[in-house]
Amino acid sequence: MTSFHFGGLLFYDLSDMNRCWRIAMTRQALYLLDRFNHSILHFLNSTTVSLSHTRLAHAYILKTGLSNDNHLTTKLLSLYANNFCFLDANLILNSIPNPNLFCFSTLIHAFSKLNNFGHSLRVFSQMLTHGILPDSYLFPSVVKACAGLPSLKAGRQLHGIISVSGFSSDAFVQASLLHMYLKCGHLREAHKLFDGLSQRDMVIWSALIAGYSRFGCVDEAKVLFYEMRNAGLEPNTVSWNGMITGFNHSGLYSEATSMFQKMHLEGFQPDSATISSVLSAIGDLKDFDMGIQVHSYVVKQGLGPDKCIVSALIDMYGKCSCTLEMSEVFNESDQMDVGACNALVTGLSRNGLVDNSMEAFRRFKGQELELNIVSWTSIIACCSQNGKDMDALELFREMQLEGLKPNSITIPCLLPACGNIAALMHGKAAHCFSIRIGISNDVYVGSALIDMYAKCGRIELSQLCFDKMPNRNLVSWNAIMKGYAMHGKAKETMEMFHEMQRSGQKPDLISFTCVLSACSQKGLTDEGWFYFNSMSQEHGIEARLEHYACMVTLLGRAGKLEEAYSMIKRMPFKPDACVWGALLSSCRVHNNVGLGEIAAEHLFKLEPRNPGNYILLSNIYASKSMWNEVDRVRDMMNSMGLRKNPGCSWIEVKNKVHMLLAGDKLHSQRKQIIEKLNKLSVEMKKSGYFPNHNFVLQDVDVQDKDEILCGHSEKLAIAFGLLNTPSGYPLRVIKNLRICGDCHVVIKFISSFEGREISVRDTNRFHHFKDGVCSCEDFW
DNA sequence: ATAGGGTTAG
Repeated sequence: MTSFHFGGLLFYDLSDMNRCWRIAMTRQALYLLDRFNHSILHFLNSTTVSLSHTRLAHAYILKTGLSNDNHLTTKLLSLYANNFCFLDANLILNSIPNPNLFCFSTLIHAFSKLNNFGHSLRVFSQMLTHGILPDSYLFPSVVKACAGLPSLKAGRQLHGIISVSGFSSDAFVQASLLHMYLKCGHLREAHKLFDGLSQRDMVIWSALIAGYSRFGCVDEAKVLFYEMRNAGLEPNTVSWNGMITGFNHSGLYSEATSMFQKMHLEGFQPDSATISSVLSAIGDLKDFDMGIQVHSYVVKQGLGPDKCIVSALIDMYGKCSCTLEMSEVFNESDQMDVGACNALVTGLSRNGLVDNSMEAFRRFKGQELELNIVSWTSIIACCSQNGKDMDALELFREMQLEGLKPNSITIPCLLPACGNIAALMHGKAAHCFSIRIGISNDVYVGSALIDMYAKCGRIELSQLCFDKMPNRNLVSWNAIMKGYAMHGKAKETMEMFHEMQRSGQKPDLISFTCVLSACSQKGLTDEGWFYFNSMSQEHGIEARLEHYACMVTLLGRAGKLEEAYSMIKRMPFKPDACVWGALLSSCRVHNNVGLGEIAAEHLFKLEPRNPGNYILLSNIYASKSMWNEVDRVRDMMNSMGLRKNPGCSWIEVKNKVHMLLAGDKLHSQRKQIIEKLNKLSVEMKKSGYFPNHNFVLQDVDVQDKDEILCGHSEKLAIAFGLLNTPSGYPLRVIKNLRICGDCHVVIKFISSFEGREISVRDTNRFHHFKDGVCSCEDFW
């Protein structure tokens, strides 16, 4: 046992001394320090210095004027930084008259440890302005920060500095640069750098191989792998793992599993990282049989208790929809392991067992178990993917109260929830978070922000986020195109579609869905046909059902109903409910009874329990005053026990999302809302407006119809918004069904009468109302 | 006194 003297006392170990510190309290400790100030550095160097000790020592150093001692202050700086007290660390850094390389390095490393790469780079540039040059230890760290963001621009600048400062032959520096180029998606520059190296070690080879695998370049990765072996380097497990995880990452799951089999045949010993990766691939392939084989291999190898493997097994069975096997693995595991618990929460949610997932999470939270950021992210993702958007927001708040900080995965999991219910303020708060924690340049965060702002009606902010992204992928391009399409901006969607291709990004199935649906919002049939035909002819992508559905909508909305119907008859697949639904809703727009009945007949067979189809057909009949047929459809619905989905709208007022139901009789402000709507109705009638009774399904008398229209949830939400926000304040409403024609007219009137900008998002698209005009130009 | 590159749950 080591022992040492401090303050005239003999201590056996540091915890003993820590105890003494706690007992001694500040005065006693300061007294001891005073007498033996030469020992303070020794004490601060010990491994178990807590934050309170750091503060105590800091106080002492300030009091005694020792703060001029650069060694001491740098040590303090590092202690603060490693306790993630960046405010204190910065204060100290700024108080040092001539900070040196050590001071900056400490802070940069600490920021990088937390993945706060933006902050790392800021401190780095601060260091450069002090005229201090990095050493061979600092360069790899800063390059890694560029890769982590990722920022190709900063990475290239750094590469320049490295070249002129003569560090480019350092193996660590080289590997970090190579990794940076790969992370930024610049395979060619990475390979050029690789070619220029005189010495290549295992790490460099592995990095490049993993890079190629990650980008789905199977052949290049394999060639490199064999070249590496020809060069006399044996792959030690990391190279194999790099390939397997790389293939996984680019969605080449069968390549990943066959690589694992090869590795096994060649006699290499897989480690827990290998098994975890291959199990993840097996899960994505839903290859239950192979899963069982690897499971038994794991047991044979005695790797069963490995924590990573347990959660990978749970994950694999979850992906294979084998919830029974999944629970078995969990029940046999050490149930106090967070990894296993997280995998279970995700597995349950993935299989639609949302309530079980929530219940499991709550149970784990009640135990001694320390839930981590992955646990919270999993449950937040579960909620935002399953329509529990309010719960997702609430859990995010609860997580922060527990002292956990969101990261670059949490934010993109939360943002869809904000978008779904148009909680703009919550979305903006999440955006601020991402800037503060330095992840706003992350491509997943960026794409999720684009989507969130678009769904919240702020497409100009989507464009701003898009412009600011240092790196974009297919998802980012699709997100901005989907945003413009949703806002009915066909021109912008098409421009983006072409700009994407100019940038070298190839479109996929979703890109075409976006551009086709944009065309359908504006009735651009020629353009629609052009893109539809170019799919297979120019891009080698075969149109799927959803593209046919888009074309049916496009033709149908534009009034070319017969053309739409003949397209359905010609299509190479059996038309599904989406395709017939597109035809039926177009028939509703143009009130075409004949084709509407045909479409409805197919839909009643395909999805007999969807009330929406019956409502549409009945609307078509009602528009032609065919009340007997309306009754017949209503009787069909009644006999099957089906009811119209209740209309529901949301509006964010004072940072809170409010939900209003059609004909809501319980709302606390119901009286004021109805009064407001009645007043507006009087004004509207004065200006020559009459309610459009076509949009009322029932054959009731005129006054009742007026009342039913007044009860539409989007009108209630707008009245609620008018009552609870200052005049001139824009209103944003979302609705769970399509906006009704009468509401459309009324909202146009309100926008001019009240002088408000009003946007309404329905299931299909956005309507922006201003000065009595709607952005859809009444084509929808 | 600070500290380095490749693989690693959501």
